Amino acid sequence: MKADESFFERVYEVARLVPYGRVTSYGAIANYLGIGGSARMVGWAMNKAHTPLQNVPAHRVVNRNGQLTGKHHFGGEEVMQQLLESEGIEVANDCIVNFKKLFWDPAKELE
DNA sequence: TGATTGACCAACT
DNA sequence: CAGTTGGCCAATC
Repeated sequence: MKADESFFERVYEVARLVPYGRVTSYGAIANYLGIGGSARMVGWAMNKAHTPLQNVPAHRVVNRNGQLTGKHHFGGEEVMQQLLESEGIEVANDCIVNFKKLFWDPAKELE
């Protein structure tokens, strides 16, 4: 409840709440924050999130298609996939397998 | 200081 | 069915 909390702070927090072996989408986070249209901002926030080595598991955040759109920003295209596979998430062709089952919606899970 | 971009999504044509 | 446009907020040029 602090006005100091920027849009990013909330995004980081939600991203950290993503359980192990689970993934979410930019739109889901944006929707949870109450701004369905600002999904772009979520991705942009992630861009700033990985720079200062934040504790934000951005590799668990993918687009609505389950595709690793931001893999390039991890510093390596294989890095993001490795991280996901390391958590038991199957990734094929830069897309998360069973994404529909692994999908974690904060608006529903956290209510 | 104004215009543009940015790891997106959904609707409309 | 596929392509285009609009929308959201903030940061960078």
